[in-house]
Parts: sequence; structure tokens; C-alpha cells
Amino acid sequence: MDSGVKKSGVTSSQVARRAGVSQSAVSRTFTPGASISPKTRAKVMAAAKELGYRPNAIARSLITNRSRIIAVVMAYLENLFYPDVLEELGRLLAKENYRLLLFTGFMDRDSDPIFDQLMQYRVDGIVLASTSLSSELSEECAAAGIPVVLFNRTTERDAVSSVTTRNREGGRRVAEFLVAGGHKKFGYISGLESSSTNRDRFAGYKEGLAEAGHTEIMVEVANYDRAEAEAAARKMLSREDRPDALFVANDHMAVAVMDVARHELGLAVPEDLSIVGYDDVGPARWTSYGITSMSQPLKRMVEATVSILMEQISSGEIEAEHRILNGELVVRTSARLPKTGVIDVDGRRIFKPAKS
Amino acid sequence: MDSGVKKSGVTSSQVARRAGVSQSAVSRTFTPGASISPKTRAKVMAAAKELGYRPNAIARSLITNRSRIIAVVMAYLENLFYPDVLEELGRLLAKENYRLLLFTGFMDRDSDPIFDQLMQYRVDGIVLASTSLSSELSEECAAAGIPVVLFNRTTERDAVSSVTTRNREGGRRVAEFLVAGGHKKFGYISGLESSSTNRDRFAGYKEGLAEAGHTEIMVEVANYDRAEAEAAARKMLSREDRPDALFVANDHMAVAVMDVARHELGLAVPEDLSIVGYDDVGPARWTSYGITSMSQPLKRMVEATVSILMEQISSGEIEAEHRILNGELVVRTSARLPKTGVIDVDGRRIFKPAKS
DNA sequence: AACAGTTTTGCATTCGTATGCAATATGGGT
DNA sequence: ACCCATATTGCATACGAATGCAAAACTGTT
Repeated sequence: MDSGVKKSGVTSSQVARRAGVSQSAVSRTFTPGASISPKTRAKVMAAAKELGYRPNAIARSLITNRSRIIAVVMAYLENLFYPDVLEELGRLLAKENYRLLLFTGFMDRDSDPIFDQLMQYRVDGIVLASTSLSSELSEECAAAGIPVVLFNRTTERDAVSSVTTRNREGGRRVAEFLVAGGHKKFGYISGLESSSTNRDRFAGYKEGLAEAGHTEIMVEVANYDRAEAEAAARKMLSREDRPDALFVANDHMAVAVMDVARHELGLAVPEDLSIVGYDDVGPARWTSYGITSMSQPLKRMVEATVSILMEQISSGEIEAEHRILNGELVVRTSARLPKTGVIDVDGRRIFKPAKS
Repeated sequence: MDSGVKKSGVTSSQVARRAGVSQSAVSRTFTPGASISPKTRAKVMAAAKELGYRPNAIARSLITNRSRIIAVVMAYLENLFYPDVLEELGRLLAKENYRLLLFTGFMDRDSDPIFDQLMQYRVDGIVLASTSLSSELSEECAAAGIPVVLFNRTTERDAVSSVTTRNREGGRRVAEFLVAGGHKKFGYISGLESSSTNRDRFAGYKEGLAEAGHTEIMVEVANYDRAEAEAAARKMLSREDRPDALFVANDHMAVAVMDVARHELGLAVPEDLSIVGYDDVGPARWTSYGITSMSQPLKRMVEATVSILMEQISSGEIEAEHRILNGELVVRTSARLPKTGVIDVDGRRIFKPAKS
């Protein structure tokens, strides 16, 4: 009796023999809802435990044509927003009894190998986040009949599902906030110019400023990258006519910008310069930064993502669905306060302009 | 001809028929090193492209008994060190043509379901990082004949491979540094008390201090958690006899401690209080913090991890291997400088005590 | 005890690919 | 043109579990 957990080459047939039943019975024991009597089930369970048997998910996938694996494509994890998303995705997917196959750490160019792998593993669904190759990849996958959800991104042709927040309204809200704070010269540190998220935030910001009569905006592009954001800040903020209000396309960059402003250029924030970010991610909340930021409701976004996937998987229908959630402008200390519009909602300070 | 990438139900047999060859030929075309003539290979390739065929990794796994999947267990990603590890792991594993199945976002108690899933998917290897259930899980997996590597952790009985840095020496180095800085009262903010990493760092710290005649250390436990670290800092630093030198078990907590010290308690760092962390992770480098920190050579650690896995997978031998790497004490601005021992090495300031 | 109705069971087949083996094709040397 | 060595090919089977179908075992009723 060599007992213990053996090299796990235990098959359902072995268990069947041991329990004195057929292989089918074993299969049915481990298939919820299958027709099996309590008696045989017990016998099978006993034998299974003795042998240390676990159903082989690979073999099961082969016949059910379901891998119960969701692929998540996330090119980089530098921005803490994405690890947070990942963690929550892991949680919810586990609850639905799905596994998470992660694609990360690749250069954004090599789309093809990734697509190949997605196809080879017959993943049941795909989440595309934090990658610039969304457009091409997503269409390919959708064409292949696999449910895809773009996370925090959209494409022009909206043939593929997406979960986003109202980025345009968010940008506009930031503008309103900064205008209400009495600022005069406005700047924008841009994310990836090709990303819908960045375009929308900037468009809203521009609109909001324009309505208040401000049409001139100083812009630097930093591609959601920390180092580039530092460089952009150095450039923009060392000019004579530097802005006194700065919208940075996400908190990951905002934090870098703030460091440069304060410690390299000696600017007081928010006295000399107001900074507003986006995402309301961890470091933004740390007291050294206290970034005023448009929040993105991460949990609800992930929830929506998973629910779209589950729906499409179970129905087999791949109808593009677009969930658009609301964020709030969380007020902290990185930007001057307007005289009105800042209210307290269960412990958090929010900016809600009076008008609407 | 309905062309295009169809619902990907394309099988090797279909390709075979189309190309006018046998299914075996198709299989061999996609099996590197198999015996196949250039001519038929070309025919197969053409047919495959037409039909949009990709080998089914599931079916392949079933017969080769290799999933080419590595499971990575990482309970939480809050500490940026781990997302960084994840990204690098993703990179290296992809290079070796392996996929990464991520287990995250679960409570550290429910070990069993995870083990079950690992077994069900017949993963080829397992990396355990950032989880307290290493001990039980690892032994189970190892017993099941799957290569396991503990990342940044070890267990007493070293039956399972691990990759770590010299935590004990690191703790000692921190002590030497703080002593050399002329500090008199020492504190320690502890990580998870059950983790080997924490134990070793603390042990080394204690040793180092004892050698200089300091035997009293103020300790608070914060379990590698940010909120708990804040609470610990509040408690320890608001005492009359608060330390003037504080070693925090990792940077993730050190940053929180620094925020509390500076902004809640009004302490000047490093004038009133020196803080040293561990990991040398992103935020530690940001100028708002500038945490002096023992570095862990992340890339080399991940490299070692992958190399151990690949070795064990290809050899079939599961002999526990322990790779222990060196870190450096990276000197920044969160701690008083000693008069000697701080040197510049390719752009970074390092503390290297004179004696050895 | 016989019956119909309902559960439970086992048989046989299926999923898509890899591979040992025997059969066939190819190529080189004469 | 012939023969042998080598390279390629196809056949048949295996991997481990799920499932339609028919047989068998129960259940309760009369």
C-alpha cells in the first residue's frame, strides 16, 4: 500500500474498478446534476479519496468543449490600477469556477503569438485591459466566436463588448472643478494618444474648459508612462507661462508629475499648481500625495466584465454590450478647492457642481 | 467558401482532408522535430491557413501529459513588488513557451480548492509567492510530483525548492547601517510573523544590533498590510520613548509608516526618525519617499525561479534546490547617513560597511 | 405476485491530437 | 535498372472523461 497522494495519474477507470462500478458512474459522481444514486456515489467517493483521484480538467475540456479558462491580457502592471483589477477579477472568476490565464510582460507589438495562444487553449472568454493592441486582437477573437470584453477601453466600431466609465463626463467634471477653483491657465498631461480613454478624457476636459471661455490648453504626451510623465512635467512646468491647473490623464502619472513639481521644481501643490488625476488608485490616496482624482468604480467594473462574459458564454450569443459606469471626483489636497460644490458623502469628499 | 476565421472548430482531420494527407501528417507538421517532408508540410500549411486551423492545446495536453501551464499563486497584489514579479514571470515563461495560470484574490485560508484546481489542470509547475499557505500547499504539490518553487519564502523542512535573498544578512546590514548612523533607540515593524522572510530579516536585525550592544528593540506587528502598518506606526511613534531608527519589514509598509510619521505625527524624516525598508520597490524610489531599502534582485530571482522549473520539468527529477541571491542596501533619503560606508556604484548609492 | 413507472447503471462512442509500427516512397551508388 | 539505406507516410490506437441509449434495478400500486 503505497498510499498517499500518488503521482496523480489516477484515472476515473481506476477509481471505477476500485469501487466496483463503471467509469460512467465515476464521471457522474463528479458531474453536478448527473443521475447517480447516493449509494454508488458514496462508494465512488470513498474509492476516489483512497486513490487521491481528481477529475482531469484537460480531458473534460476536450469533450465538453469548455476550458473554464478566461484569458486576461494586460501588457503591463506598473500602474497599480491593473493589479487591483487583476485581484478582483481573480476573486470573481474563482467564484464562478473559472480560472485566469494571464498574458503580461510582452511588448505591445507582438499580437500574433498571443492570439495564437488564446486560440490554442480554447479559452472561454477574454478580457483585454491595459494593452494597446485591443483593436486588432479584439476583432480577431470576436470573429473567432470567443466572448471578448474590453476593459477600460473601447474601439470605434463597437462590435466588441466593453466596460468603461464616462471618461468624457469625467474630463468635463475635472474642467469644471478647476475652473471653479479660479484657475487661469490649464495644462494636460496626456496618456496614450491612441487610447479611447485618453481621447475621451481630453475631449471632455476641453469641452468643459471651452464652456468657461478657456480655449488654450498646454499639452504634453506621456503615454501613461511614469518616466515620460516626469519628463513631460519637467518640460511643461519649467516654462515661464506654466499652467496653474493641470489635469493628468491618470493617477499613475499624476503621482510622478507631483514629485517633479514639488521636489525638482520647488512648486507648492496646490498653492502654485493644482493637479487632478484619474482612477483614484492606491498611491493617490496616500497622504504624501493626496491626489484629487476622478474615481473609477473598480469593483463594479470588474463585476460588469465578469457578468458580460458569463452571460455570453452561457447563452452562446455574442452580442456586443457596452457597460458605462459613473465615477466621482474625489477631492483631496492636490488641487485648490472651489468655494462651492464640494460635499461630504459617507466619509469622502466629492465635487458635485451645483447646476445639474 | 465561408472563409474567414470560423468558429475555430477546425480540426487536424479537416486540414488533412483538405490537404489530401493523413491526420498524422498534419500533427507532424505542427510538431517541431517530427519527420515530415518539406513538400507535405507546405501543403498542410496552406490548408491550415485557409481553414484557420490552430492545434488544440487541450487535446495535445491530454496525450502528451504536459499542459505547458505554470500556476502562480499570489494571494494579494497590493504590494507592487508582486505585480513586478508577475510581469517578469510572464515575460520569461512566454519565452519558454509556457502559459501562466494566476491564482489571486482569494483568502489565504481556502487552500484546498486551490490545490484541487492545480491538480485538475495538471499544471506543469507551480510558483508560490505572496501567500501564507505555502507550507501546506507546497508539500502537497511536491508530493503529487509537480515541481514547486517557493518565491521569496522557505519552509523549515526544505523539501521544496525556493528562491530567496539573504534576508538574515539583509537585516543585519540594516542594523549596521543604522548603528553607523549613530542611532540610539531601535524599532521594528514586523511583517507576517509566520513568514520565513520576516523571521530572517528580524533575526539578522537583532543580531546586528546586539553586536553593537543594543539589545532592546521596540516591535509592532503589521503583517505586511498597509493599514496595519499605519496603525503600528501610530502606536509606536506616538510614545514618549519612540525609536529614532526604524526598520520596516518591507517597503510596502515603510511607505505607509513614513506617511504617518510625517503627516500625522509631524516627525521629520530622517532628522527625527530614520526609516529603512526592504525590497526596493517602485514607490520607495519615488522622491516623495526616497526610502533607503535593502534591494531584492527581482529579475534574477524570477530568472532563477523559471530556470529551476524548467530544469525539473525537463529532467523529471524533483530535487529541491535553493537559490539564495544577494541584495544591496540602497541609500536614499529616509535615513540618516553614516559617516562612512556609503559608496556610489554605477549611479546608485550603496551602503557597504568597511570591515568585511 | 405482477405491473408500470421511475431511477440508476453500464456499454460504447466521442472529443482532437500524438505516436509506435509497418508500409511505402525516395535517393544514392553501382 | 537494380538494390539498399533512409526518409516519409498512413494506420490504428491511446489519452481521460462525458453522454445518448438501452438494459437493469428499484419503487410503489393493485
